[in-house]
Amino acid sequence: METEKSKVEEKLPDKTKHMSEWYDRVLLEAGIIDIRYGVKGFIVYMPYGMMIMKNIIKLYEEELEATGHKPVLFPVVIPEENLKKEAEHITGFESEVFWITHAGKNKLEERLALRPTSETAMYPIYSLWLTSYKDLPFKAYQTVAVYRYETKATRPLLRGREFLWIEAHDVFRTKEEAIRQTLEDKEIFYKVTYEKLGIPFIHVKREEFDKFPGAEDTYAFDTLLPDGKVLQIGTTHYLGQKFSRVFDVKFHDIDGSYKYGEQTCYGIGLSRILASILLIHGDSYGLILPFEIAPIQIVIIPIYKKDYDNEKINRYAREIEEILGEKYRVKLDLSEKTPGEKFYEYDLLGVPYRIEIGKKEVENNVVTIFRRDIRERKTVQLSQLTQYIEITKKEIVEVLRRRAEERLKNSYKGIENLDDLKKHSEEGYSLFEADFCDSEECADELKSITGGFEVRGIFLDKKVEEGSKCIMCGGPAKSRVLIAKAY
RNA sequence: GGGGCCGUGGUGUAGCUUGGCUAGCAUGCGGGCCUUGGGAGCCCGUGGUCCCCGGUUCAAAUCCGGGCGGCCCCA
Repeated sequence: METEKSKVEEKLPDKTKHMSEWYDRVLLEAGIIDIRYGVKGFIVYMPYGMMIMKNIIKLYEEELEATGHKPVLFPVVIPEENLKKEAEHITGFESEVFWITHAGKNKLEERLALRPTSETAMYPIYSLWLTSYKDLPFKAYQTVAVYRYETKATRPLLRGREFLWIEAHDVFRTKEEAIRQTLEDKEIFYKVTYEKLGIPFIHVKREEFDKFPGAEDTYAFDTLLPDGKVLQIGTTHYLGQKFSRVFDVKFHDIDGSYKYGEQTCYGIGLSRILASILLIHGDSYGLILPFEIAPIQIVIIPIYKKDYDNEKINRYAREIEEILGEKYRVKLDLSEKTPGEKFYEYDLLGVPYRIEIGKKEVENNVVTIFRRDIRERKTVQLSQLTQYIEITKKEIVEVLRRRAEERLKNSYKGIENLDDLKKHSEEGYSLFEADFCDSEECADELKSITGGFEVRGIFLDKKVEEGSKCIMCGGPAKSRVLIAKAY
């Protein structure tokens, strides 16, 4: 029948097979972002998407503040002179900087850059603020948009020319403290990204040739998307004194001598984290949001009957709304749409719990409650409803995390040579571990031979065995590395 | 970096090859009736710079050139 067919077509495609179509439709239909602004690489956050984003931001900001970071806000413009001070840094970014060259009808005497990242905006001021070892450690963060003129193909949230992130910039008295900070950054990332958002990630040290421009060391957090490509969702960098020497971030130490600060910086890719949550947790009904970040945590849907006093249903539904509204973000949907249509709508939005209230529920003083993550209905006594939610809300993110982690583990394979890589990637594996010599030439060759597989970085907790050879050149291997296609 | 596909009411599309009709259909949106336990139905109404600029032509959504934007594939 025609109606049967159109129903099937309406449902979302399998995200593992048609990730782009799934993604594009969900972004628009669930009201996450609008890609129709008309400027390449720039997107509009819609209300529902921004509400999710704000909840995500809050989780990271709370964790940063709990670890001694203070909020700051630096200007979006950076004077050309400052941006160019650190040589490696500007070399790394100059091809993708947006410049402000005019104001009104006048040409500016000095061009202003839109920050591609804020080291060169912040550190000249840090230089003024920090004068004594007593000012250290100094830890600050800001949640802002940054601007990079990407030359690769842009994708909504995944690669934009304007994107949201949190950047933390810390200064320490000693190298040891700075190194310790990069580990704390990883801890923060783990607590929020993995534990609260259910997104598993792989922690690697980027190769020398792949470091953040101006950093001594770069550590990255990559996650796996349903199409088998990895996405960098965060990085933390040990900067050493490279920037502090250039921007004169120095302080009087205990012994009276001047010393340059030991610095770290940390980037949390908010746009990409949002994309990861949608893509990794979603299914063919739409989004599945962890309870903690869902703009609507519980939706209540009344189901009327023709020969029934439907006002009883409304009263009961409002009572439940009031009880739950004290603790949770609740929506009672009294619109004229049919229950079935509402079910599909809130499934698409990823609302964690749906409560259905009809004659049955009113007369038995129970509720029917549906969990979006496992798609199961349960009948719960009204008196036990809050308790039921309190207990099960934690399970939701656990279910999502377990599923995601399972997929990540099942995608992972150790390889000895390029034939293994070819064979296993055809079998559906997408993350590979191999011995590597750490040279850029070998990494470039790998990418060009294999059609896009990149050396993503070094596993810090794994050592090469004695006599191991590089997967590419056959020379002595120095590291165990992660190999994957990437966004 | 290289190649391909696409752009038509809010959304999805037909029309384009072979130029000419009031730009069709579905969905959405507003109103009404009826209904409500997984996308109900009927009636009325609403909604279009056919992405932009230029060219060809008596005539352009349609053909040509350029631009902007989106998507896909390959390196």
